[in-house]
Amino acid sequence: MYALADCNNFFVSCERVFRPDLEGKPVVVLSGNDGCVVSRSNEAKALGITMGAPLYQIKALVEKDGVVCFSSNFSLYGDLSDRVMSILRQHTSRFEQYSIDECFFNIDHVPAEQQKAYCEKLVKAIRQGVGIPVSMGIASSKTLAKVASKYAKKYPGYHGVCEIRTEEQRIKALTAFEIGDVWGIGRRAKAKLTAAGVTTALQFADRSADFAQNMLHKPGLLTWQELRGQDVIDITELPMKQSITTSRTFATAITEQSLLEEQIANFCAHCARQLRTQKSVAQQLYVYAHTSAFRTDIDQHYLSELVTLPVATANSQELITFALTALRRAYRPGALYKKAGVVLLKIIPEAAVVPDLFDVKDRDKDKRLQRVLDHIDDRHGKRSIIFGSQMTSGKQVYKTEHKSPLYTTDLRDIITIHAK
DNA sequence: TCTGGGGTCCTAGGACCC
DNA sequence: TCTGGGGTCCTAGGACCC
Repeated sequence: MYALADCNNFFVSCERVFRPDLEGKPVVVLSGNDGCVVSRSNEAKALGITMGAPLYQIKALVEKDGVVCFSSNFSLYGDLSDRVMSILRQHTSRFEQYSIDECFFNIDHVPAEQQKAYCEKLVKAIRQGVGIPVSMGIASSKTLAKVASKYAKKYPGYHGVCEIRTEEQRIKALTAFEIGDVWGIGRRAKAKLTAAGVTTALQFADRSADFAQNMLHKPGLLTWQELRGQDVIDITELPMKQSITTSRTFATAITEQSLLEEQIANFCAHCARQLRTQKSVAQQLYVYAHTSAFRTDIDQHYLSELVTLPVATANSQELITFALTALRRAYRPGALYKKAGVVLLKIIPEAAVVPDLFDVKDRDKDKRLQRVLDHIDDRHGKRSIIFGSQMTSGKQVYKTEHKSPLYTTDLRDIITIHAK
């Protein structure tokens, strides 16, 4: 049996941990540049605020009903996520962190009749220890566990945990479950299934295997099996990221080449740091920048360059150099770049690097320098030391008007909070 | 005026091989 | 005029997830 733990309204709940006065009030967390709503409290949902709604479109509602807005604060969310996950990880031998706020874990070491009570205890422990409300679903497959967790979230009577154990429970749960809400069924699949007369999870599960296969191919067949209780999507303890991205939308479009270069250098450094954290190196680097797709009044332009590195690396300086060279090749003067990003690809373990016979770089020396730079950042805070290319102008290109303090991760903010 | 960011997996089709 | 068959590997793009 699997349990799925899912944090309720996660980003909003993180903000509330340090602002208990906001309990019971409508709260939302916004995306970059305070653009869209990415997390909503139940009160905000009740007001009709939809996921992904642009802030400017719901401005009136926000003001009228006193909705509290936060800019996203990922250092805070990441830190609280780590605390939740570390509690759950201790309670199982097989564990998969599926996203920042969700994880699957196997509970076969607990006797069947005690599994629900066991999970209820975990929900309480996390609420008390970290301050985050969690819902859990229990079932024989991951897809059914997801279904169960949605019921746990919806009905307070479950006390945070819902299980699908018997055939009766399975049928009852799937009968009332919309097909589009099933894990793995997206917009396209929903439209196809609806056209074929399938609108609930049970209707889908009751069709033939051939129907699922022909309609939705391999992923659809897996979902079909899982809804029937078969465990076919195994827990994967993700060892290493296969790609690492850093991208941002700018508050106002960038035209200046030097300013765009500065952003790309920062994206590179950020990606490279993550690469080193998982002790891996990248063999390819992808750089892109483009105009706003929402604007019909300007020429659209999409710049992209894929660079294959001569020797796989995680060195910030080296990656920045390759990225900026590529950017200079493709940069178009006058274009209104609204978004840009860097992607590291073909990631392999550090130990698997094949040296280049004609390499002129002293890679050991570079590595030692990089280690010192990382150490300085760890000790004194992010961006304590950066490359010149990361800050040529010092211009502010993002907007975050509602950011909460870094309650848990930044010493300067922590001191300020305590002083208050 | 203002519209996020970061991932994974699968598939079709092209390139290439004998 | 007529021009095979069967593989593998790689990549781009689509679909999906949070």
